[in-house]
Amino acid sequence: MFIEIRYLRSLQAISNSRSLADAAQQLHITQSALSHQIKAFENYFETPLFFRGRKPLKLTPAGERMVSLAENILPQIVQAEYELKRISGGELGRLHITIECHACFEWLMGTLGSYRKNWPDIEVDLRMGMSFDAISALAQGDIDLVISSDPITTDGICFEPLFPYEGRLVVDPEHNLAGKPFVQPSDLADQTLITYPVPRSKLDIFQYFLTPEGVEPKAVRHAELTAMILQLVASKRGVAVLPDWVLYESTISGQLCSLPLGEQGLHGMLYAAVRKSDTQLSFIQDFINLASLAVTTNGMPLSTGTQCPKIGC
Amino acid sequence: MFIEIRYLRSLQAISNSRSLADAAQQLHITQSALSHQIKAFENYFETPLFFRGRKPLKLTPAGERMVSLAENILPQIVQAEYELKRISGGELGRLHITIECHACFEWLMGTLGSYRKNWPDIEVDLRMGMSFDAISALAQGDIDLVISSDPITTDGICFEPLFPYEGRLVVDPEHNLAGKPFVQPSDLADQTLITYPVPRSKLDIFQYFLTPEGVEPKAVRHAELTAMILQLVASKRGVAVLPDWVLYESTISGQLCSLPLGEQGLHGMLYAAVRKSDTQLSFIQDFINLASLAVTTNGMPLSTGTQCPKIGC
DNA sequence: TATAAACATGAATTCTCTTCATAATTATTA
DNA sequence: TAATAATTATGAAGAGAATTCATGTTTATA
Repeated sequence: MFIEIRYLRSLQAISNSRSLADAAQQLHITQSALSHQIKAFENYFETPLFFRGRKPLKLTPAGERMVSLAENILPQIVQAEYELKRISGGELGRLHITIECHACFEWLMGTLGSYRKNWPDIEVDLRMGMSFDAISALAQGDIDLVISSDPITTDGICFEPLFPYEGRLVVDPEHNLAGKPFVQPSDLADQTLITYPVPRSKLDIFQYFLTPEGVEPKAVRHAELTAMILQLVASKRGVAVLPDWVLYESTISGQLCSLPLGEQGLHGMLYAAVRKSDTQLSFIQDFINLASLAVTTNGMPLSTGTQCPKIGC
Repeated sequence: MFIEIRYLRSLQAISNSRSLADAAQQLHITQSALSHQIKAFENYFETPLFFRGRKPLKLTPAGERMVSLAENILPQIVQAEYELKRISGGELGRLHITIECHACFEWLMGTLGSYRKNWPDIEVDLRMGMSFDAISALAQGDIDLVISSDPITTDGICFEPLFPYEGRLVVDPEHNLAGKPFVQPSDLADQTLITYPVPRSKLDIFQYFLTPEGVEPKAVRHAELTAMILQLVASKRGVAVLPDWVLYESTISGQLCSLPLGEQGLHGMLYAAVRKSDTQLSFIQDFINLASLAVTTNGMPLSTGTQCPKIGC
């Protein structure tokens, strides 16, 4: 491969000049340099590029072929350089998000809607229920942001807090637990528990509430969608544990009741995990900012992540 | 403009390698060279091209953008280089022909038919009746070959003889000149002469026969097509002067008669004019060879150009 | 934790491109 | 047509950039 960008630029300049000397001036090189350059090219391909000694400089077919190549290629390169500059400036980029927590889908759609308006040139994508480990996929560069309630200190990964949440038991208003101030692990031993179809290790209710006490529900059923879980609970097919932001609408309308898990309640924090190298990108920061304000009560943010510590940053 | 072909090749190699070292090997440079190269690129665009320290090497979006650029551009360059080599090898080229002599159209179409089979990758084009000077257009590179009976010694232009021809007077079989052994200038003073619509200086009949004797035909009419001229003569609307190769068919079938102009006849030679720089190209030589054999009588070439001198070569 | 693999870095070298000065060629003008 | 101007070509020297070499640093794997 002999052709270089330089030759393309030279041929293009020559094609709209009356002489080599003119073209050289356009290119900000000496006439000699251009002459050497063209000669090297002609020697390599063993064909002249222009007719010598003609008043208006005229390209040979070989020269014209090079010009057409230049006219194809140079604009593509200009465009690519422009995009690279925009990538480095954080105007253009990719935000592939994975959510480990199913219930996050509820607020994330709203957040993404307004985010897309702010960042029309960021390629946003969302993938749920990944089979592989989301955090290592993040580290590998397969995805760019993970919404997780389970910060695992990982090299090169930073967990930015979004907002705290409380996992609450959801029951139908006529359920015998409905009136209680809080629920104890043993209360669930004779209940059907409805969960998202994920490993128990990913479910706070098992990891922090039931398993430590050795309690096993009467039955465990799965549902993929939050709306479906709520409907199943409302129709008395079982109880569920969901984060408070999901329950706000259902409970104030009296369709469902929720109560804390244990006297203290089961509290957690939602994080956005990103690569450390991406934390300074404004389109990442803005997403985190928008996400931290996503869940509101009466128009006020439930809480902002700024009150809580970052992890691994 | 910072991007160079080299970077495109490097990025492409990196994208199908498991490590920089592998890619460097593919590229036949050292790992160090590639590392320097990538670093320079990343410094310029202020954005990384791949994630460091990950087991399977992974490109950043910026890196992927470069790979897609490379995949667009490199094949185009390979193709262009291939075509340039073919141009210099004389396999690929352009043969734009201009005919100064209208009657040449008759045999040229046949010649071009077989020529195209021999040279499928030569871009053949034919232009008749140019307003400008064909020979200087040839010198300028606007066209590549001129069929002419009028060799003008011109710098850089070579006239290769094709075949001799005789300009003969064509009359209908019942014309009063039909039986004569030859025609004299004065015989035409009371005739209507039908010619191609070109300046008299381009017509042998005026330049070499009538004008030197101060004879003017009774009338001059024009017709663009040879077939039309023959038809006009056959229907007794006038007489014409045409080269012998046009008349062969019509005269043997007895539809028309032809007779020499003057006792010696009016003889000329047809030439193919080409740029000296093109004379060695085999697709040019082959065209000239085919053209010189174009006009035959009883399957034998009327005469070949090899018996006659080249001019200006 | 040790060892291997992968990547980064600085200095020296090699190579290529450009410039400078000037020659040779071609076009224009008196 | 000679003379002048314009254009292109060329050789040598200089500048600049890419590569290599040798080695350091970091990251992964046994």
